[in-house]
Amino acid sequence: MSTKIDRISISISPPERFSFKHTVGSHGWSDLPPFSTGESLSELEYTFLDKSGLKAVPAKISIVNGEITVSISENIDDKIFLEKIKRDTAHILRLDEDLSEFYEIVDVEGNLKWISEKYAGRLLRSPTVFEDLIKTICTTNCSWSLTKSMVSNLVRELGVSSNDGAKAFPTASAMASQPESFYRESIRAGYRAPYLVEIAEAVASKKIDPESWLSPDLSTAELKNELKSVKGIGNYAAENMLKLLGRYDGLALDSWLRAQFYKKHNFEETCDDKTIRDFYENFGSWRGLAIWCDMTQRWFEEN
DNA sequence: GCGTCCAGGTCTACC
DNA sequence: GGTAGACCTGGACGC
Repeated sequence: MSTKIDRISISISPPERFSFKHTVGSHGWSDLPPFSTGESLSELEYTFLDKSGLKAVPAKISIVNGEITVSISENIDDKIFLEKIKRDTAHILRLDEDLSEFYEIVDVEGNLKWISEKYAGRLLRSPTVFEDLIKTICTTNCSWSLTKSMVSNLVRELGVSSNDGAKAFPTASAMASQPESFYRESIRAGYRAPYLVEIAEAVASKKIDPESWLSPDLSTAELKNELKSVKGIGNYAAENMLKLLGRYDGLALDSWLRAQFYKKHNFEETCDDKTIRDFYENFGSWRGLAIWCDMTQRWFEEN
């Protein structure tokens, strides 16, 4: 067994109200490569890619003496890459997101006061919108284990390797270079295969620019329409993407979320979606974040 | 071992 | 605009 020595350490000051554990464990993304985490949620691993898409470097992100610390076990001379790792980490953990209005609202909604007390509500995301888009496609109409399998296959087959063999998330160009049959046979993506090819080709050829969706210029309705114009992105996937883009108007209801709501608020009886929407109406444009935190509260109680 | 169901849905054709 | 049916995979479950 070898012990790795951290050669580079990057420090980032967290915002005033920030919980590393609640951000890392906010949803399943931390379980999808190139993310990984330990049981305690005190450490997050990610393999970063430089701007050229040719160099990959694995890093461990944790809290050390109150500072967010990115530890890298190899020497990197490229200051631009180090700056990118710092920016990507801030993006992943949503350090720039202001949740104060959301916290004010949950403070007066008794049952959800824990959210502001625990500093929860920051949803972990990937460094790029492209990566989140591909992963979201892989969550549709399948079990979580199949989502993990598809994303793991993608990273293993098409990701750039670091010096010690860790793999980064594949670039749009790498994905666009593969035929539909590859996604069916090697990735086991089934009917999603043509969607993955179409998105990768559109991004690689700059026909669409997912990173531009982070801009606040588009209204949420316009953004949702643009998302739904992407093949494979329906209502659930569009609303899930909107959450990852920091817009929480939609509930992103899927079978799992509905089942959790029935269990927690409807005596395990099914109900229509309108009943669920009405339940979170008071949270206004934060309703999507409110339902997600409400339905995942027990994840943190069990930890 | 085999068949069926279903899971963190979407698309298309048809009415 | 609303709805039925097809679409992939793989784990769980009943037999």
